[in-house]
Amino acid sequence: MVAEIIVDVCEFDKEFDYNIPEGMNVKAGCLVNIEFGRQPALGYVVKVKEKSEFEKLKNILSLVDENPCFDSETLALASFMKKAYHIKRVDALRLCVPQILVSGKIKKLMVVSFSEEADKEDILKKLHKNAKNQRQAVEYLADKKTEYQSIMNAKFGAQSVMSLIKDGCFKAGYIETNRIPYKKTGVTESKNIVLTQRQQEALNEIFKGDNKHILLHGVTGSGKTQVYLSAIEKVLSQNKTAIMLVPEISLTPQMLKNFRGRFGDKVALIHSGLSTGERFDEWRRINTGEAKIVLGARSALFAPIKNIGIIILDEEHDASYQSESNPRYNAADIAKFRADYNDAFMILGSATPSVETYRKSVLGELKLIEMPERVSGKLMPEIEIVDMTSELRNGNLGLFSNKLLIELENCFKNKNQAMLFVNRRGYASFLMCRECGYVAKCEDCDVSLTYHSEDNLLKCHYCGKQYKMLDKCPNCKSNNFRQGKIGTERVINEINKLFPDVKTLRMDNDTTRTKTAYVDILDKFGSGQADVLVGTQMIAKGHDFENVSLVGILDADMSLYFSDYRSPERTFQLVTQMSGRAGRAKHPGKVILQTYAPNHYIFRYAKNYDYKGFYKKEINSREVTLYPPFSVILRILITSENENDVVFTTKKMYNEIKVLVKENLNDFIYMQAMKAPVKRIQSKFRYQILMRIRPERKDYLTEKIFQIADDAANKKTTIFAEINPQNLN
DNA sequence: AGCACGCCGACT
DNA sequence: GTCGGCGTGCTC
Repeated sequence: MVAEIIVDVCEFDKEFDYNIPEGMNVKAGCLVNIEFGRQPALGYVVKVKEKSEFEKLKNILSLVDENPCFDSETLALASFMKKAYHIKRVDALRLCVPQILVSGKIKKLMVVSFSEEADKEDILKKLHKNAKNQRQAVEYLADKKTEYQSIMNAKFGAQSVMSLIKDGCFKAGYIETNRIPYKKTGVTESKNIVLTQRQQEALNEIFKGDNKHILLHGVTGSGKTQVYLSAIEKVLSQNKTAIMLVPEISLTPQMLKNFRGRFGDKVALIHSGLSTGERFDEWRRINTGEAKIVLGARSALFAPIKNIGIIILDEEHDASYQSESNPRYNAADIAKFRADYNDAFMILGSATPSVETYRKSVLGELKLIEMPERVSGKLMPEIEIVDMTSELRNGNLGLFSNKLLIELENCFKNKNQAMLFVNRRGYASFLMCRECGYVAKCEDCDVSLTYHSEDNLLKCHYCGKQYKMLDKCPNCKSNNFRQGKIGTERVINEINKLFPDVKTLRMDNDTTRTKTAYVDILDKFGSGQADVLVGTQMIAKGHDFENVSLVGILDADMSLYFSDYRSPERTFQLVTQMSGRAGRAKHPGKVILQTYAPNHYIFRYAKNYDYKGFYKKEINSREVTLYPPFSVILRILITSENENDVVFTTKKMYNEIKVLVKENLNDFIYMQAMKAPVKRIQSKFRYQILMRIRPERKDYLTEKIFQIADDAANKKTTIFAEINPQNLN
């Protein structure tokens, strides 16, 4: 028998035929070890067939796992992603298969079968006198008793090990481990929750079935989670399965409590914060059909779950649904593909849907279901806009406006808690010499360094490189430094100075490095061990703390002036999400929003919680300026260590695309080649070609442009293509 | 990606 | 005459 195999060597995206050795149980969907050219490689078995049109086939060396790891849906998805994102099918397949199997650190153990047919001496006698490797393998294993198959293969050659297994001398088995991630996370008992009328109506609307693609627009606190849980319950009762996505790992523990409470161990958790082992265990529970619900971040979409009845993306607008590193994909696209493949429901849920998504509901592509009120009947917290320019004029140079200081004092006096949002981690965003204007920059990346006071270091947030803090300017020897924009650390310092008795907690990329850090910080804050939580983006997302009565947004403009068409939208989402954290239960909440642009329209809409007003304004301006959804942004990023190579490739592609533009003048709104905003990351120069094209011509033109990218590809430069990228660094 | 094959300049 | 540069092409 012959196996058709996709080889996991990056440059290839075609099938190769390999011979299946006698007795090896290779099925479609299996992972196998093969030799490709001269190098050992991993293969994905696409198909098993009788004969090959090729003459001399190589043998498959060994089977990574008897059980298939993927199926025809996975292959269809890989083909879809290849076309949509200009990636290879292996790039997609890799996402669908546990890393532990791919990397060869397989949890598969070899066990000598002394108990059965033969003992060590018998086996040695039976072996051919030339079988040196096999002899050594037997000696080795007799001593070790068990060993990873991958290590055995490396030491004695996969051939030798295979034939020993085939002869029944060794047997392959698994170590069964069942790590259940976040065991210590409690469960929220929610068996007999009664839905409010609104929630019940929303649920009924979902299952009407007139349109299986749904946008659930519910304000923060409207109880979307209960609707999700009930929808999933219904789907399970029809013997189908569910995928539930949340934007970030920080959110999963909370959601996990709800899910474990309702569905027990039918829930599997998948996200990048799990160890490879935990991830593999969860993956296997899904693959065997033991788990019926997958809960996780965007990578959970690639879980091997079968017979899907519903896929839910909570906080649909969140930027983390777009993958920023290779392969670059968009979770909503994948969700839609899998939902359609399984004839399942797809629900996008948000309090602040992205403009593009909301427009789809206006056009009828998505069915809009609204939940405009909070479950408790409570009003949304009052947002007060504080003009920081007038604070400045009145001589207040501090981080906090007088209004915020008063509210903080009140809050602490009443034994309530506060959350303070800052848009930047570290202490200050850059370090600048007051005398000569020198700014400390990273050696490998074209970005300024961030000062971190806790370890007195300058760090690069792009590559992680650390530098000693400067004692004097390397340029003019002055020691008069100015620090740029405030960061989380600085806010904590200020709070400690102003309120010495107040206990603070910080949550940002630096304090959440470890797997449990998220949960620990949130638990601490939730149980009242701190009075203030200072953090970046990540504290804005869906955490419910009953005791929080004050939310401070310290620099609301930060995101407003990025040169990105999405900046106003991001700011609106952020303010709305952050405000939703105040007054979730006991206390009427209050939000203080500090800004240098108090009259900006975004803050007016945010203050009134006027999503529709915001949407109308925003969609109009996008239509006038021809930004998405009225155009598609295409970005080709070209990188290399050598600047000349990048420039050469960029120019070459630019000229070819220019021809395409001439042929399709009306379809291009914009096309320009330039240095990327961050010109160098990790010693690689970065250039880009930016395009905006008519949406109705997207398929035709992207194919053409991908073709140009393929033709321009060479060994010296790397080319990435992105459609509607989330950020343009 | 590796690795061979193959076609031109510098060299004992 | 040979050694070795790396451009091109192949891997079932």
